[in-house]
Amino acid sequence: MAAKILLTEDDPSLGFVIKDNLEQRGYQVTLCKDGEEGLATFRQALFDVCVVDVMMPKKDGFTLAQQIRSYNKNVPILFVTAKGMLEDKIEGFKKGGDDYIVKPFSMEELCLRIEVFLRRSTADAQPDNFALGNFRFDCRNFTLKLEDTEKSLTQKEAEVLKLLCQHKDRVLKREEILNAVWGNDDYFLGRSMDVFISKLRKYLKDDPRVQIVNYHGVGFKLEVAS
Amino acid sequence: MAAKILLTEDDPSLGFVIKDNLEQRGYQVTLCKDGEEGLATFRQALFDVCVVDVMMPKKDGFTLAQQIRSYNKNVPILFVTAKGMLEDKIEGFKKGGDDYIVKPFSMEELCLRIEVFLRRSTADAQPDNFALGNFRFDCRNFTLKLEDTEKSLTQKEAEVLKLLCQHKDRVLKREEILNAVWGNDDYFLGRSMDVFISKLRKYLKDDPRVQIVNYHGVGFKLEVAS
DNA sequence: AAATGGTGTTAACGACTTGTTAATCTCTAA
DNA sequence: TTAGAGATTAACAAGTCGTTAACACCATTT
Repeated sequence: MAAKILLTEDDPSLGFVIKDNLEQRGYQVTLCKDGEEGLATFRQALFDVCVVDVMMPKKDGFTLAQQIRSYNKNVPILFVTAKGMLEDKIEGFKKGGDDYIVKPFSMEELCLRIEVFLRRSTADAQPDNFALGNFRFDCRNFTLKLEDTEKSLTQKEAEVLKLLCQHKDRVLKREEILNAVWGNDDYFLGRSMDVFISKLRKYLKDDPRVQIVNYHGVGFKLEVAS
Repeated sequence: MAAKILLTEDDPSLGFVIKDNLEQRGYQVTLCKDGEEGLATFRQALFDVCVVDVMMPKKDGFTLAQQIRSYNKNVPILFVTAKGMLEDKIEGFKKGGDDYIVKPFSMEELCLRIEVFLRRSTADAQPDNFALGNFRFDCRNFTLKLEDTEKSLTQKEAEVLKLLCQHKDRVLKREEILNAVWGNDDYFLGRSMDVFISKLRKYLKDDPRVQIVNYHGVGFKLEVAS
């Protein structure tokens, strides 16, 4: 699955250049022309990285970043800023795990940062290991451990479970899951997802504190009672 | 508290029509016949929005707007203007966060602008979390929490409640609710909406400060007493 | 006060969603 | 080419929710 990038940049020509460039490198890019559109778009799909211009009409990049944070505590945000601007503010965000890049920049530079983020999300910061009640889910090795037994999951099973873990306690809409795991933007009528949810529930049934809850007509939520 | 609107319009019949219309929608409107009266009235109370005709005797709308600004830097001002008038000047105000509407306009259009202003002033972004007395309504997760209990709402229940929350203290016409939730442009004779209102009232009955009030022949208003 | 029409509420129906098993398809590695 | 794992589809049972019908109740008008 290609990584999905949300790009918010009010200058249309610069925006287009970046988008085009990133797409050539195999990313899937959505370009928004201002902060409001950016937030709306962010809420419609799951993105791996956000690239946000600081100076934008309607809603500046910092505001957008905060709002994105309120929806998703993990997604990395990369600020694009003119030289010398508001360095202190950016430093604050940097401590939160985000980063910034100063205009003008080369595409190489931008891609480097993005790759760092993506690697981090698959490797370091994003845990490989989720605690689910008494279970331990190692999404790198596709294994689900309970005490001394270890069940090994298939690729898709692991992807679905990982997504649920990353968004624990949040209702994920069916289409969000489809987009994230199956990369299916268009209409999808199959029941694969339900089959996988069913399997996962079966694997997880030994700890009643871990539950995949259905929201009728909407999607699913992973709940872990403490 | 219903939103307070200061309306300055020198044409008495047009002024009356607008006032009447806005009041039917649950706003509290004060009508002034010229700029001087407008300014004097503005200084006597706190208004949430000002609707100002540009062409007025004694004091034109732009002058009034500037003076209002000197008293209050935040209150949004909506200019009413004839077609093609002084567009550059208005554009200047628009950058200051204000807006304008060109005669002739429909009431729907006017209300839309006003609502945009009101929403902007109460919360920067559309929140996902509404406080309703002792309740907390999380409209992303379809949950209504009261202390330690959590009621999970269905999709439609959540949509209706969300709409009411977004327009708290404003009378929503039946037709407006139908359009927003059921997307039904044409006439609609069913009673579904009433059933949902009934359900919501039942869920909310544990805090008497939160009330969905019916306006006979018009619609409903969500009131939250402080 | 009666008449008209809007509102509050319940229960039942039907359409649609979901959970699950089994069968089928698809790919990859012998 | 074939075996086997894993993903998808088919099929159906079970469950959920939205709508409607029905009726009592209330507001407004005559």
